[in-house]
Amino acid sequence: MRIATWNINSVTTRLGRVLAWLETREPDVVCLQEIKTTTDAFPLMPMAALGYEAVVLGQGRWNGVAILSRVGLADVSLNLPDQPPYANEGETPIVEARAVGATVGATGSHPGVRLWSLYVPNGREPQHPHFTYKLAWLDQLAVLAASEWNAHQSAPYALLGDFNVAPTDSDVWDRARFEGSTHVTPEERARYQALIDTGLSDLIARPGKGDNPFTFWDYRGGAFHKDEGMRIDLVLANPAFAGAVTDIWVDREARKGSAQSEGGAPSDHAPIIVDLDI
DNA sequence: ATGCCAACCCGGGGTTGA
Repeated sequence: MRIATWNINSVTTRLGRVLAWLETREPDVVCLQEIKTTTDAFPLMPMAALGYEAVVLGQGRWNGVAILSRVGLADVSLNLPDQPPYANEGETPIVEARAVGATVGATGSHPGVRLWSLYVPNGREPQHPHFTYKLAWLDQLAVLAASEWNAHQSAPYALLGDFNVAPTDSDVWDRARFEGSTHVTPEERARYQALIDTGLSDLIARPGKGDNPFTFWDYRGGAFHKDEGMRIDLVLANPAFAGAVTDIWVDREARKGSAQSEGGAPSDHAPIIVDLDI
């Protein structure tokens, strides 16, 4: 079974690239983040033409997550249990579209694989209310992780997506540049560690360019070509999942090109592709 | 400190991203 996770930064803008990528890489399951459209506007039809069904949780301009599967999709969960809401100043707090769960690949002889597609809040700046929200969101994710751990003792289970946390200093291209920034603070890394402490392993992809398994490169300043990236998209897996992995790699090809190139701009994130002996 | 780029809204400029 081939499972991928990819922050696509708008499914509408990226549709051509995503469809071509599905045909090339032939993943069985894809966790998508930042679809940036409503649930109703998600392009189900062209995905279905390639054999995929989908669970979609959209939210208009921002956020939005989905899981595509061509090996079945069951036991769908929308949002984290008790997911904290957020509001900018003067707005009504809402539970944002940042988490969907599902069981894929279940058959008569196999319980299937339990997956979550996650888009952790950015945090903006360490002093910003959005950062407090990010930490609360990660705390609630740890609650989910603990309950999922218990519910899937022997079956493969993993949390995948854009965690917006660089677990270690080697997960950013230049630690000095991140002084005072989000993604590298002790508070965020403590929440990452809490997820690991539920029993999950951080499945690090094979190194790419520059020996770095980065998954994100800013659009600006030629960051991708200089490999000035970050490892913030993660696959956190239980032993049954981790033990079945035969390969895991970052598909840097999907990050290539520009707004001027054929097919239009890439996402600023590259997919992680995981192959499993399941 | 800011721009660097790309996406969203909507129709020029603000907001978000990480």
